[in-house]
Amino acid sequence: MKFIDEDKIIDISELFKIFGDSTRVKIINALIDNELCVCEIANNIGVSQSAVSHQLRILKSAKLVKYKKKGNCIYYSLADEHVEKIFKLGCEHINEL
Amino acid sequence: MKFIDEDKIIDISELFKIFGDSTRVKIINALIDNELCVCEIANNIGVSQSAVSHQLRILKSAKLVKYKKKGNCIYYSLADEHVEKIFKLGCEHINEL
DNA sequence: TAACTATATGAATACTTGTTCACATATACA
DNA sequence: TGTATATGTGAACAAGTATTCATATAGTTA
Repeated sequence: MKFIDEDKIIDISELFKIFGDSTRVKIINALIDNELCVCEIANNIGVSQSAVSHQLRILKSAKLVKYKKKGNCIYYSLADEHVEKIFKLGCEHINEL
Repeated sequence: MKFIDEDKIIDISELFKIFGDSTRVKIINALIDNELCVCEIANNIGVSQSAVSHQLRILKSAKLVKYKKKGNCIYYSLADEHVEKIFKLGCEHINEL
């Protein structure tokens, strides 16, 4: 093993697995520089509220998004710089193909 | 849609999906700064030759690895800087959690 | 040419995972 | 308190996927 420890391999692949779904990519894309509630996300990306909620749970448990309550709604945003960086690097790669 | 075009969403998720498997992560990790043949990869990461070959096909078709023949063997290496960058950024994120 | 080594691949199986549907929970406000 | 709106979640189903096994292909060397 060269760059990372054997025991981190699973974690790394789990992380990328989360970026590896089009609904989650849509959510992440929608949340760049934005704070949106579940309804808004669902409307913006054209996916059912339930599906969005399921995926947000996954993004939350991986600490890729954070959230706060405001009145009746729960507003989500990207957790940190890393999420955006990884996402944008992926975009760059695609754009250069 | 904010950062990328709707029609790129699928491509982005497909890209990350490829990083989202532990066998492929092991292969990528083994290939950082290395050029290895299929046998060597299989031995290094402890996965069957067949499984490695199947996964290399996926990595190849996504243009994440390149290869060249030398005598009896086929030597694989990472396709470009991007692959390493994306991988290392993922590692960083994991290490900081 | 025959035997050997390296690599690829098709089929089958087991496993994982995303969506939908129905419903639960919870919060706000009249 | 009752109603409306927002969000979460369990079960079921469908679809995708990684590994294994057996075998094919191809190149090397005796």
